[in-house]
Formats: sequence, C-alpha cells, structure tokens
Amino acid sequence: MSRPLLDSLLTKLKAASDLDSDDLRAIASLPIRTRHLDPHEFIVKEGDRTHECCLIADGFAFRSKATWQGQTQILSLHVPGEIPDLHSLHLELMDHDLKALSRCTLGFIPHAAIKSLNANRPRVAAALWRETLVDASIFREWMFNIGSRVGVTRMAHLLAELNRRLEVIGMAKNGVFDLPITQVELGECLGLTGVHVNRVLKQLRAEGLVRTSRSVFELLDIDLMEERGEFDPDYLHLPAFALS
Amino acid sequence: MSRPLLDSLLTKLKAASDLDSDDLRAIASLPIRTRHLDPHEFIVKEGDRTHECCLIADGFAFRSKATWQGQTQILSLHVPGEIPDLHSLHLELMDHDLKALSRCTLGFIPHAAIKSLNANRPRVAAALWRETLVDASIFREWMFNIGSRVGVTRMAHLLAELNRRLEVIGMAKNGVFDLPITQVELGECLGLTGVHVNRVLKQLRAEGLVRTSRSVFELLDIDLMEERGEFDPDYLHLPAFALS
DNA sequence: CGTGGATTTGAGAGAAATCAAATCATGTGG
DNA sequence: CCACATGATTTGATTTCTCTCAAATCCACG
Repeated sequence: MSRPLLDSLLTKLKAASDLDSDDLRAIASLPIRTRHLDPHEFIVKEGDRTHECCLIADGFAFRSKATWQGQTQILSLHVPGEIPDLHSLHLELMDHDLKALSRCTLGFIPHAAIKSLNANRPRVAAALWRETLVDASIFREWMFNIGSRVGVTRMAHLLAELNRRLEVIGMAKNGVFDLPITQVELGECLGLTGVHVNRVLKQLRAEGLVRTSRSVFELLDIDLMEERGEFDPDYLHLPAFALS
Repeated sequence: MSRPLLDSLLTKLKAASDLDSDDLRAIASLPIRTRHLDPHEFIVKEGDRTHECCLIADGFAFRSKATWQGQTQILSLHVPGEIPDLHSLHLELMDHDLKALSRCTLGFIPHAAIKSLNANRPRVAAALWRETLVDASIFREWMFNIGSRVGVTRMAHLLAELNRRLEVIGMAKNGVFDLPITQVELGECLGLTGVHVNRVLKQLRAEGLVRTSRSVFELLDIDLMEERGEFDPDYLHLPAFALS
C-alpha cells in the first residue's frame, strides 16, 4: 500500500505545513494515473483546459511561453515532488506550456479528487495553496533576476537556486547535481541567447566557481557561487531544517 | 451597513468564482482597519512577518525588490480591489517590499479572520486562492515580457495590460487612464533605465499609439497598441463578460 | 519666482544579440 | 570497431540595444 509516487510530495507538504495523519492518509489515497514521458514531450499546452494535475515523480519538467516570433522563455523548472500545474485547479485556461525537460515519470490526479479533498480538509487546501505561493515567489525572483542583473550574475543565481532546490530533495550533494539541460535552455530561463550562455559559463568556470561536464554541474564553492549570484534563499520559503 | 471598502473586492470575487450570498456576507463582515498612506510609504518590508493582509480600497501600490547595489525591480502594480499581500497568509516571511505608489486608502484584515473564513467556507478559500493564482500568472507574463521582448514592445505590452486591468474596474475608458507613475518607475517594472523609458515612449508617441501628459496615459488605438505589445489578455484570467 | 523633481536630449561605452564557422560529443549502422 | 550524421558546445567578428554620464528643459508647488 506504499505509494512511492507520492512520497516526495508528502515529505514536502509535511515539512512545510501542519498536517495530521488523517490529512496525510487522505492525500496518500488520491487516485493517480502514472505516465512516462520523453524529453520535450508536451504535458499540457497553452490554451488547454485540463481536468487533472500532474505530480512529478521522477525527472524534470518546465513551463514556457513563446513570442509571436518564436522566441521562447522558460518560466520555471520543476523537480520531483512538485505539481507544476496545480494552478489549473482554479484557472480554467492554461496560459503557458508545460513540457518534460528530461525523460520523466508523472502522476496525474483528477481535479475533482483534489477539490473534494480541499473542501473537506482545509489544512490540505492550505498546504497546496502554499505550494502555489512558493511557485509565485520563485517567479518573482526570476523576474527580478532577469530584469536587473547582468548575465554572469544571473547565471550564478540560477545555479545557486538549483543547487538548493535539488539539495533539499537529496538530488544535489556538496554542490554537485545532474540536470539534463542544454545551454540554449539555460538561456531561455535567463533571457539570454545560447551563445551568450556559453560565454557566461566560461566566465564562471574561469572564476573557479563551477565545472560542467555533460549534464552534471559541480559548484566548486557553494558560498562563493551564492555570493556571486546575490543569492539569498529566503524566497524559496524552505522549512527551517533545510537551511544551512 | 454598506462597506464601500470591500465593494471592489466583492464584485471581483463574485465575477470570477462561484460564491453564494452567505459567502459574500461572510466576507463583507470581515473586520477591517482602514489606513491612509502617502506615495512611497512602506506597507510591508522584505523580511517582515505580518499578521494581516491589506486590501486596496483606493489608489495604487506596488511590490519590489532591490539588488545588493540598490537597483530596484518592480514586481507588480496593484489597483483597487486587489490584496497584494494575500500570500502572507501562508508564507511566513515577506520576500519583497510592498509600498504605496500613489496616495492610497488601504483596509487591513487580520490573518486570523481570513483563515477561519477559509476553514469554514471552502468556496471563499478557493476564490482567494484563485486571486493569488492570477497574481502568479501576471508574474509569469512580466518575466516573459522582460526576458524576451525589446524595450518598445515591452512598454507597449505594459500599457496594454494596465489599460485592460483598469478598464474592468472602471478606471480606464476608451484607452484613457490616470496612473501616477514616473518614467523611472516604469523602467523598474520593465527592466529598463529611466532614460531608455523616455526614448521608448517617444517612439510609441511617434508611432501614434499613445499620448501622455502628466500622469494620464491615452492609448490612441487600443487594438494597435495591444498588437504592438504582442498582448493577449488570456493571462489576466478575466471573467468572460470583461473580454472585448 | 525660485526650487526640486521629472522629462528630454546628446554622446559615448558596454552588454548581449546575431551571424557564421569550427569543434566536440554521442549514437547509429555498416 | 570505425565512419558518419546529428546535436551541443565553443569561438570569432560584427551589429544592435540599452546603459551611463551629463546637461538642458519643463513643470508643479510653495
């Protein structure tokens, strides 16, 4: 009766919000349909009206929008334990795309099930609401990052953020994490071109802050990298125990 | 027993979510403390832990962050009927500043009152949750705007958005609205310098799209301005009747 | 009528984009 | 196991967009 699909979500919710064992049990018994996706497969498209939310059990996903000329902006990166389209519960229309970044395993949960859970268990509703608020906080920080920092700093900030977020779920250790993302995609996160991302990474490498090989990133001095990116983890709203 | 302070909020919630008259009555009887603020007065500071939310009854407010070097990014502009710090209900720590843009009238509502309302009335909770989701959607669009469009387009997009948002609350008519914001502040919204904002506005004026005088903006051709800014209102998630 | 904030304009510097080509994998099929 | 095709990374040269610095003008207000 264990449901590994939901484990990462349960751990996270329990750490951030106060839920009793009935609440947790109720979440754990939500109906879930599992699906495997290939890199860059669409999960949901802009303009869609969905009737379920997707929980990332394994792998990475991202949200994005494209300009009329086809330039794309990545709005967020999502890691296991997150529900990147939780907002669809209350917003009818998708205002952006959601795609798999890497090969990944997703659990789809019907809106109806979550809604009835919310109606009966205000604490669960509050915990899920909180997740969407953390999301929004990260959007704000990304906007801030893109709007007011130069390329090198921007990249340092992103790497520092990813390191922290992956660390709390055990997917980064000592500044080392594996994220299958191309330089062009990094550019789409940061409002930079792929070419410029390359130069910016070269700069950070030259400063001795990072090593990259294939899809693994190795922050050689986490504190320095965070400093370089003017990174302050407050906006991630991590539970106290997860802070250095 | 009429409470004009809450009218704009009630109108908005009723239009977007389905609430019965008991729900509306319950909201209408929330305890509120009224306060008047001068332009640029702080409402809440980054790092604060608050115990109430603020409803804008009159005037404008904005949220912002500043880099370590003092560059500031405006994250959002808020108009009457909005609750710019509703997120504080579930996120302990403010991760940004909230300030008055113009002289304004605010209603402060204790967290405790909203929380008990949410616990007893799931529909009200959902309606408020939805408000924070629309907020997040606007953050995404701003990030997109800043990250992937050039200055002129970016400005056109912002003007088109403000026109729509003000129109639905009756504060813009035929493309004309009064917003007491400086060019430097517009720049802080868009990730541009004040000087560049001036040039970009000059360009839009030259294209015959806008006239400005003092704090009033006059969009001379709304459709063309929206086109110029690649503006599509979907992300505002306005109720159907508010769409052109 | 003077003062200070906001807007406007100019000139030059800097950051990032664009265009183009070379190099470096990685994975496939012979 | 090598040859080749494909996609990603790297580098160079040039252009474009935006910033910075500076000064002038405009305007509301006391």
